[in-house]
Amino acid sequence: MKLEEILKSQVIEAVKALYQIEATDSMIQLQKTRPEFEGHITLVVFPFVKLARKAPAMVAQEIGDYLTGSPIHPFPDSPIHRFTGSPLISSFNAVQGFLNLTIADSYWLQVLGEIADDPHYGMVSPSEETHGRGLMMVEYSSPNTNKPLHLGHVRNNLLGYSIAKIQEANGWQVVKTNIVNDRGIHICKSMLAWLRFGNGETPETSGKKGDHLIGDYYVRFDKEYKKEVADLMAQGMDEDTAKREAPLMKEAQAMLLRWEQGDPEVRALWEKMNSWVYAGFDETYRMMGVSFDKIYYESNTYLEGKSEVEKGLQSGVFYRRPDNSVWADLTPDGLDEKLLLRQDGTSVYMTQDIGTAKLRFRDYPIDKMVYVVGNEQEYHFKVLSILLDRLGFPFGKELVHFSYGMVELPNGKMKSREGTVVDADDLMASMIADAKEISKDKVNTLPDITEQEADDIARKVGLGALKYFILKVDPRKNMLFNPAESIDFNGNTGPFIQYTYARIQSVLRKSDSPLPRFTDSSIPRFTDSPIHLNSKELSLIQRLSEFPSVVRQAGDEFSPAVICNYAYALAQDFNSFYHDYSILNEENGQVRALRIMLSASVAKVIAAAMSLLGIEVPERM
RNA sequence: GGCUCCGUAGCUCAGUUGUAUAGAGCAUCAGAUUCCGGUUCUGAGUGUCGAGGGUUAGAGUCCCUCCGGGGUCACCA
Repeated sequence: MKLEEILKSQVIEAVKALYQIEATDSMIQLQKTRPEFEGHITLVVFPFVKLARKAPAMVAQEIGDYLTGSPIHPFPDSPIHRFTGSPLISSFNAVQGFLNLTIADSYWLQVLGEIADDPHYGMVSPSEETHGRGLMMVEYSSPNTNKPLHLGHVRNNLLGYSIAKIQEANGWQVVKTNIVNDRGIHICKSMLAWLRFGNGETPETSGKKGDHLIGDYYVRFDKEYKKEVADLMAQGMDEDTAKREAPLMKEAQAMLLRWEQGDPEVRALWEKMNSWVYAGFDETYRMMGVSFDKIYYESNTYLEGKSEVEKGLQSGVFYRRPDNSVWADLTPDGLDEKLLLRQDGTSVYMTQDIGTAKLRFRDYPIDKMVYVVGNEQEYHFKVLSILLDRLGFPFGKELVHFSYGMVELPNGKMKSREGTVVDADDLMASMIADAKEISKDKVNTLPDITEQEADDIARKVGLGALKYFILKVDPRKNMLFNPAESIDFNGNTGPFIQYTYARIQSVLRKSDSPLPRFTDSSIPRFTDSPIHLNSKELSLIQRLSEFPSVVRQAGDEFSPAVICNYAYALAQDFNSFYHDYSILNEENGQVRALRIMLSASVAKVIAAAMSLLGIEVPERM
């Protein structure tokens, strides 16, 4: 970016001198030169063609001549002020309306030195810019407590965690939060089934994870309930009535009522069973590598919404209908009218989200609120945004609904009813098992490998495969998760990138000189060296130099996929370089040092990129 | 039906704020390697960018229409 700024000002100067054009910012279009052409940066000259009244190729040639005519001395206050000596642009070629500029090797060498020196390369350090960005709260996961996490939650959790990391790297103070839906009829169904059919089974006595245990009783409820409905229909009742009148359903509803009235017995059972579920969730989250800074429970927030609605009612934001229900009129915004309180005064989903927002804003000075929730709730968040704004929440209007599509499987859609739901725990376990199986031959040949380390590698690789495969896809799109493809060690996969990293670590270990100490002044800076960079080294350095702007772009677009594609391109570049040029066998000491430094920098950036995705990289594999 | 998202190679996906011959991986094919129809390596081919129109010097990218698919339009969460 700094390079582009310098070039930009030089181009402005050039077109002014050559054609008396006062170029605006948007006229200067610099882009990375395509690989089939020589050069690093390309200036598109079409915007000047008309005003210059010359052919595009001619304009390109003239600007190129001007830029290389006299050595360009970078500005004294520029970060590359250390750059001295040869001109910044070493050569150029003009192809039609494109001016391809070749940047001097010494510039790239200096860039590499700066990258290698910076321990937080690509990240905005918290002290620098945080105050300017503010506090961002990212809500994700948001499970119900009546069943374990499934594949859909996996996408949600991975996206949410990664987005939080990316925004942190962009200088936001991020609070990761989870709103647990711990109350409602669905919990009562599990509770009832457990009471009725459970024989006092607990996670300890059954050996099941708490969330799975509760999930099983939720399924059990549904089974028994359907049986009752079928029996009633066999006795001549119509379906709707049967569904309403089934004893289990009536009992569950009665239980919900007792819960809301604070019945000690129901509450005690509810707390006991929820604690089992939380223990199970914690295990899943830990394995997945995601975490939260603050957890909210709907049982605490759902009443808050009511008072907020009352306030809105007073200030005229909402209105009450004759039947006592409370509504918001959103027709001025092109939407419908929206219910906020039922006629019996109980709250709905929207009311709860308002209540949650209220508590959160009480706890944190939120500047930006991000909700990671599936795209089926787009309407809900559109409405929520308007309502929070009307109620005076500063983050309401600009809230981000980070909306993502469904995950499908090769053998069809995931449907809970058909029992084709993929459980998150099972999925992770099978990915790790697959990783272990696939990498067995490789890993077992590593010297001094312990069983424990082999397991650790399998865990990192299996989860890395899963995470990368899910995160690399544009979140908006529905995606197809193919486990076999995801764990391939070749191609656009997590393991490929992890493998590249591990291989670099191996090279660095084997290099007899210790890992370059970048702060050590004994490491050559190359600045005025006559060293000549080959094309693979150049493109690798150029790729490395793009990392900060990639991080910024990922933050602006809320897109982990941007990071994925960059990491893959970087790994590919490195493999291409590694394939063509030896590192350890290089005879020229300076070139060898350069290549080791380059490799170490690639490893560092890969590790940084992967950490933004929540993916661990093994030191060897 | 209204609103919204998506449609790029056989498959899974990239494609920055418009710009040069639209890219990867898998699969396929050819060659090399060898205990193997496996593994690894090298090389190759592949596209009416869903269709049509418009804006522009220039459109996969921006605008409009249509087609196809998903989602949503609850006193469910």
